[in-house]
Amino acid sequence: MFPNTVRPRGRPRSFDERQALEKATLVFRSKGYDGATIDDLVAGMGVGRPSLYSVFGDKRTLFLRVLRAYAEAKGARAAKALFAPPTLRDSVAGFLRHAVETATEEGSAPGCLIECVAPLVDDAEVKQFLKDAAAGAVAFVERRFRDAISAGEIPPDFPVAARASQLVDLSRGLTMRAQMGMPRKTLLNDAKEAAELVLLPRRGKATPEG
Amino acid sequence: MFPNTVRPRGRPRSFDERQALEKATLVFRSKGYDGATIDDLVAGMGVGRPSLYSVFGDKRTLFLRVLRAYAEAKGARAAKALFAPPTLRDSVAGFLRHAVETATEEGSAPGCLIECVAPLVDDAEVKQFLKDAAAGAVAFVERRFRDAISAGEIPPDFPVAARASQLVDLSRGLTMRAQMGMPRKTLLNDAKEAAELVLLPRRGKATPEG
DNA sequence: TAATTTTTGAACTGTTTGGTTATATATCGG
DNA sequence: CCGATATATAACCAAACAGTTCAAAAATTA
Repeated sequence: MFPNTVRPRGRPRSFDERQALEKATLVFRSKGYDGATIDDLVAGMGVGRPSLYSVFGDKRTLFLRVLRAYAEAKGARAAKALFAPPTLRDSVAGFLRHAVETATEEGSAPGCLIECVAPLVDDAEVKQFLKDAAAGAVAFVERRFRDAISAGEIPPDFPVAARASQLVDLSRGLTMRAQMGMPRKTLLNDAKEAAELVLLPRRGKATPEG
Repeated sequence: MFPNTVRPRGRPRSFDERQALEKATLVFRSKGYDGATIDDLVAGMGVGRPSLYSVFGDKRTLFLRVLRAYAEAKGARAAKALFAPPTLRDSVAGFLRHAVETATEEGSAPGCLIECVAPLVDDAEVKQFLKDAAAGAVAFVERRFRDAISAGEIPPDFPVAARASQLVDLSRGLTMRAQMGMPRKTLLNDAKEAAELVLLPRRGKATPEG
């Protein structure tokens, strides 16, 4: 039952750490950082109060763990959406579709932990994390654009840096509109149109390919 | 000294209501809604605690007043930026420049009350207000686009609705990046490039004008 | 079964919060 | 100058909060 692990000595935990973190994510996402009380977290995570402190540290530490896990998972999905499809068009559309889907997934409050709740947390470490995450997202998109240039999908003078940050900005906009309650269907449609926009050729260039 | 107004009977106020509201805006903007305590507001507004309650109501009511005043002022400036310039290019560039400037103005925390702090307030009235404000912004931009179509600046099949919400999304993205500490100079440059993007002709169309 | 180790549940604590209530003070009408 | 009216100062209050303590409980090893 515990193949690789020696069973620890004392009373076993009544909760799964990973699951508890996911539940904490839901709580923070729906109530915000300040809005989520320890009681909310205790209730939502199915973990006793002292266990919460002994296992996850204080509220701030817990939030950072939740944020990191969330960002890692979301980043991995975004990278997959970006690099798995063969065509750039599908990559960009998939990137935006993924943003809409995570921002409107059922069973969770609309919006995004990274884009809608974390920015309001008054904490230097959180702010730095968000900066890095944003820079990472833009870098990923830039790389995908450069791959597409190498593959001849878009012309070599495609404005990689500008379009990359614009794509990320558009994705942020979709996420914020999701948080405002805009229906997923509308946003998915807007995501498609946004994908078309960022792939448009520059002024004065002939349209490169279909 | 009081031209149109009968001087009230009792002890005169030691503060100006309008000024106090503006100072409250600064407090909410820098600390967020939950983060701003009544003591913060009292200190920042230069108003005594009971005066705050008797004049502005409770914290929530005060925030709504602040939000409405802020939105009105910002909306007016945005409309001016949008409708004053003769060319559409200048309008769109001005709209985005205005967003960057208000989000990075000195003497105030970076970001925007409407886009960065209000969305986190867990209040139905606030949420509805934000929805309406966002819809209003998109409607303004759409109208400007239609004016430009009438003026022959852009072709009649310009995707007005899509480009309008994309422009607003891009402006939101710029604002959020401002809040993350991105320097004004970078954002102003990105604003220009974003303006170019949303004015790009659709696929398969010849570029309409210089 | 007895000793040990760890988690759990409940009650507790000091602080901070939003909001109120005296009480003193400043201005106006007469 | 005196009463009426409105504002300001400061102390106050109950509720909610983050974080802790402690004994009971559940598992281990021997």
